[in-house]
Amino acid sequence: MQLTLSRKEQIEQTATALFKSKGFSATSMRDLATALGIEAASIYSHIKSKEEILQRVCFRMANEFFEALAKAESAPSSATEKLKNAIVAHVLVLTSNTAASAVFLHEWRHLSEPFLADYLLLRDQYEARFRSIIKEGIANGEFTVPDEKFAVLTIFSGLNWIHTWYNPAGKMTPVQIAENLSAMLLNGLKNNNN
Amino acid sequence: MQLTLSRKEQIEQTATALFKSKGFSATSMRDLATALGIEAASIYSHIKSKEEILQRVCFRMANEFFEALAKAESAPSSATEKLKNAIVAHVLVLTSNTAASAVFLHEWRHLSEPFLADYLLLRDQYEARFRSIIKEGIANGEFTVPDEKFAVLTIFSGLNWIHTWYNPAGKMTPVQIAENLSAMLLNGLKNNNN
DNA sequence: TATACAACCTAACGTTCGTTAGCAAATTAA
DNA sequence: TTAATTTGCTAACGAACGTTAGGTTGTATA
Repeated sequence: MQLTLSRKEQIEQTATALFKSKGFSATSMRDLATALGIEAASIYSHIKSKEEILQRVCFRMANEFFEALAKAESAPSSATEKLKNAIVAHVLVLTSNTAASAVFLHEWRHLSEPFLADYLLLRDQYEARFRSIIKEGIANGEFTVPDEKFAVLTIFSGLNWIHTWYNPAGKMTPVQIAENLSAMLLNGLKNNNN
Repeated sequence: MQLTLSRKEQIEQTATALFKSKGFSATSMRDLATALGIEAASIYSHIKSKEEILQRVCFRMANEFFEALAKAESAPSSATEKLKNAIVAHVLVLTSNTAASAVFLHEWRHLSEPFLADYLLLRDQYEARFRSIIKEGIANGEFTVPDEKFAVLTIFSGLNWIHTWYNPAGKMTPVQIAENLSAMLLNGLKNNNN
């Protein structure tokens, strides 16, 4: 556990919080400087450009999601369990840093090429891993879904909204959230006991 | 059915498309003017400010959602049917204009006061209507959910992602999407027939 | 003690931004 | 035919933007 952040990391963290709350475009370098208590020009002793911050946040988060998914997939089990593990892994990354997650999920479109293309490729690869779990579940009868693309979209939409309301100081722990979400996505709202 | 749009409506429509694809802040009045084939200054013969466009889109969509929900709620039925009707109504509004929906859902934070406060109040009122349907379903045993706030959040996240992938020229009709979504949210992925 | 480096400063650059003023042409209504 | 309205133009405003240049200070290293 690193106790002290380098100045560059401090800048990135502060910028991420601003990007989440105001958006990338609406956050000026002068806003960021004010939040850091320095002048806007001083930031350029540490970073090359405003977009560099966005790039670093987006690709660092992409890495975290892939690593978490790899661990979740490693234990061979049923599609149901695989999906549940993948959902839990995804939620844990999301809740571990809601600001960076929000930027990763919503501000990526401000990346310039070739970063934008790289980002979209990674995202598609990530979603494909979920699709194949669902396909497996459909094939062996665990799941009943009209369309696996549709199912994946619904799962991700449920997951990727968490950062807007998750509060680390709230009642639910990340694991509880993940368990509830996967239960709801797998079983639905309906009471199936009667 | 109105066949010709007033110039003001054309501007609003073109702006909405740009706001969806680039975001409000990243869309300049000169971008909008270029898309319309006129000069930026000419736009001000029709509107007062850039934000006025955003305000009109946001509150017009809010109205549409409320009206659709009112109709869906009018027929007294079970909580399950009420919820399904409300979901269908919501999806139909979303798919009827994905650009305006995207702006409504994602660009509202660029509203200035007092419009921002008004918007947030409306949104909370709308969500409260869904919460009360869920509460009713929990109370009479139709639903089994750990937390109704959590359930509503998950429902909305599933619904409000549609605009990112829905294609009017695609295979699924809005009604089919709505039916599939409500089925998935109510019953989950799991095959409950065995 | 001398050197290097990290961190920040002031001043300013060229650009883009939303918007206004004032005017002209075309279309519609009286 | 005249008047009003709609729709657009050019030119320009002040402000904000991302960024660069060049210099100063304090701290850690040799």
